[in-house]
Amino acid sequence: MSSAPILNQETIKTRCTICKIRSYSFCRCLDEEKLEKFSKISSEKNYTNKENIFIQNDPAKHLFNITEGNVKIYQLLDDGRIQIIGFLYPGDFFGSYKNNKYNYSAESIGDLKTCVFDQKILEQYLDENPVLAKELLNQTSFELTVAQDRITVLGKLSAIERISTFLTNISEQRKRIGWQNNPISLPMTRQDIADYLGLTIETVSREFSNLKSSNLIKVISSKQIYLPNIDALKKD
Amino acid sequence: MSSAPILNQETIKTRCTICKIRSYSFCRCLDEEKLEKFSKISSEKNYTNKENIFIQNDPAKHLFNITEGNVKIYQLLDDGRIQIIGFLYPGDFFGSYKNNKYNYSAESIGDLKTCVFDQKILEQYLDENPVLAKELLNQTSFELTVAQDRITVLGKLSAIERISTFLTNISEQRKRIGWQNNPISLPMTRQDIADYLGLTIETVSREFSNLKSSNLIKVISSKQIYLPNIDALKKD
DNA sequence: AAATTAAAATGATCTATGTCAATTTTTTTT
DNA sequence: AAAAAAAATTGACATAGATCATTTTAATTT
Repeated sequence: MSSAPILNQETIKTRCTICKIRSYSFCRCLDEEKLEKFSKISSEKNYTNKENIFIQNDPAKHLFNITEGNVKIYQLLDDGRIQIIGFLYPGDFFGSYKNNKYNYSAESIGDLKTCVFDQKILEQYLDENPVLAKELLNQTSFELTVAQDRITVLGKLSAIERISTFLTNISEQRKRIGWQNNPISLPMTRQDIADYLGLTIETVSREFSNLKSSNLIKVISSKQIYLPNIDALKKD
Repeated sequence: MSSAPILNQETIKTRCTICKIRSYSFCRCLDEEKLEKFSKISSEKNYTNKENIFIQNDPAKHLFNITEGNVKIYQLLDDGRIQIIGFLYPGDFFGSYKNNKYNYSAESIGDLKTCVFDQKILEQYLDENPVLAKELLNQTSFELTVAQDRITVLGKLSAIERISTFLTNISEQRKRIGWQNNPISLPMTRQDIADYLGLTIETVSREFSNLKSSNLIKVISSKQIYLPNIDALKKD
């Protein structure tokens, strides 16, 4: 009770200053001073597995940043068909909208910690902090290129090519945020992978088996995959 | 020679002040005064049909804004397969990059007029004009939602659904930039439509014929399509 | 306006991936 | 650790859309 740590008065410890993923996130552009105010316009919100964070077409009041765990964002069609737009990782920013409505639904995969912003308040903060606006622009531009690459994957690649690309992309994504890039872990189910790649679960399962028999992957457990030859995997 | 128009000294006519598509473009957020400097950091560049504006993986030195005409942006795979990422219209901004390399190739469709920015100079200008940074962020976020919608089209929709969506989207796009939304004109070829929708030209052609016989489209000429029942078209 | 070339449409057939059904493996609960 | 439930795999078969070939229509060039 009485053993509270003595804080250095010059560097006040806010949620942001102790945030582990800050160097991979858009807030990395803020200095200590700005970060103090910034930490006041955000709050922490946590979720357990498979919770809805928001639903497509809900009024888009908040924006989110992942500090721990994974999120899947997806669109549902009228007849129940689902397309997973992306699997998100720590440092990823989400909540994009069109006409003030979320453009997709978001759901936690496993335990999740997020940093939440009120959309209007963040917008005001951007006016006063053009560095952050520019950083967000850079990150959004990058996300746009990722989405464009996915258009090519879904428009032109075969089932086996889609899965190979998926696995090597995850490996590179992990590298980017400083995790070991091999073996990779797949936090999502085979059904999720199918819905992400525009395939059926059966096709995904079959192609995993094919990659296994041609020794391009080694299935440690269904969610832990070792890639013995990443370059060869990239080629098909 | 001697009949040059007398300019009002208070409102100097720059390329930007007389630009017809400014109200649909990201530069609409600038006032007269800022616009004067802004017009100095851009220049005009025109193209005729099928010219390369840039090639994927070229060093991304410039950014472009369409003032007149259309552009197709596309990715090429090693084996020659092509995926068209988008058809762009007046007011659209393009030149997105990853690691300082263009993420796609860009080619003119018909006669084209663009406004060109040096990437570094524009970046500097953004530092001094946060409103423009915010406007660009908004536009890029919007483009991201468009790309996400396309992921769902390519991942989940059947051929006939893709084509119906394509036609109704063009109709809405035209409405947005103040053109008549029916009939629509298709500046691109059937092959381009196929490469945009992840289909073959034969399938596109067949489904156009199907839509024609079910009276959901009326082909005035192969590039002029009348949509007698847009709501019904949206449904399938 | 005839000739040439390019684009679009249509037909016949093939195939990659989907669908439906059953089995095996893994995870969770009792 | 046994039972139950969920996830993943495998097999048999169906089909949407691809491929290849030909014909028709439209756009350019001479």
